[in-house]
Amino acid sequence: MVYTEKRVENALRQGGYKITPQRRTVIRAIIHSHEHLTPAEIHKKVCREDPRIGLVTIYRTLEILAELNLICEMHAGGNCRSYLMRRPVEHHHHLICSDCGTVIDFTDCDLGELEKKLSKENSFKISGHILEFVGQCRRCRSKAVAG
Amino acid sequence: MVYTEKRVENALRQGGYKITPQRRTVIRAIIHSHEHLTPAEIHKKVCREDPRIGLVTIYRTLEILAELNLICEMHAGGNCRSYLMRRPVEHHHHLICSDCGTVIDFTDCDLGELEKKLSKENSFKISGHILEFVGQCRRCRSKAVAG
DNA sequence: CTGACTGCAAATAGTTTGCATGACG
DNA sequence: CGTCATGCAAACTATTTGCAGTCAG
Repeated sequence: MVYTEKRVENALRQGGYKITPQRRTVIRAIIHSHEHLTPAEIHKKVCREDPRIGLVTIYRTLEILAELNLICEMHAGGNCRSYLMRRPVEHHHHLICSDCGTVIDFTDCDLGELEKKLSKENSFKISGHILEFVGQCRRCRSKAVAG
Repeated sequence: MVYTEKRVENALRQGGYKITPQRRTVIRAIIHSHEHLTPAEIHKKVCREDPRIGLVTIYRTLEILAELNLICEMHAGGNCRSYLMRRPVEHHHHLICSDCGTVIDFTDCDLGELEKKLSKENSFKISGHILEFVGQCRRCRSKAVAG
């Protein structure tokens, strides 16, 4: 189960934000893509629908969506920030191909025990975690062997 | 066990890089700090020893150290890049306080089973992972309660 | 209607690159 | 001594901010 346009709009409204055509377009762009997108990539997509939307609006919308926990930020390698629509309730993690950048999500991470232990040992109140595996996907592996 | 200045210098030499006073200073700065440092922070530290060292040199040195796997990059929250001297052999992970930024390392993560499973299911050749817990440390918790 | 939202341009921050000079090995 | 490293300045990229006009509710 994934957020729909309606759901996201409701969340915005409940957060006290207005629904504008620009925001709709940004939301649609993120929902319809199942890859992680950088702000610039989102802007490009959005511009296909309406070229008058500025990059600034993308940033501002992403900020709101992140604040409302509707999208999740990704941290792969050197350069930062790309976003994906979050799946409600179940949080997920990433498997990233270091060659082509493909991202595969997975949900079962079972870090509960470790989290409890760390929490106890360090008197931390743990609120979340980032878990990302990095490697080579099938295609890039075979390419590497072939070429 | 942690890298010493000598060890790092040897690794540089073996990698075909020269040992310069600037690089020594940068290495010393990173080794002697047990916190994660951004390039800018490293530069500030380094400048106390020798104000003539440029920020550019920091970046170039960090690039080399990262390439040789002597330092590790950190990915916490929004803004990126901070570095810490890596412990040889045993890789480690981070427990980060979202309030004050304190970083605690831990080593036992036991992701082997999950890694095997993901690897098999997705035909990935997994080469590493990022695991970071985010939360509130003891001090910030009590502060939050008090204030 | 009115405050929130938008787009533009300009500011800012972080990082990279070109080039002449300097120093390690 | 040759080659790699440094420092400066400038280029670039990503992101943020100020402001006047516009629009959702």
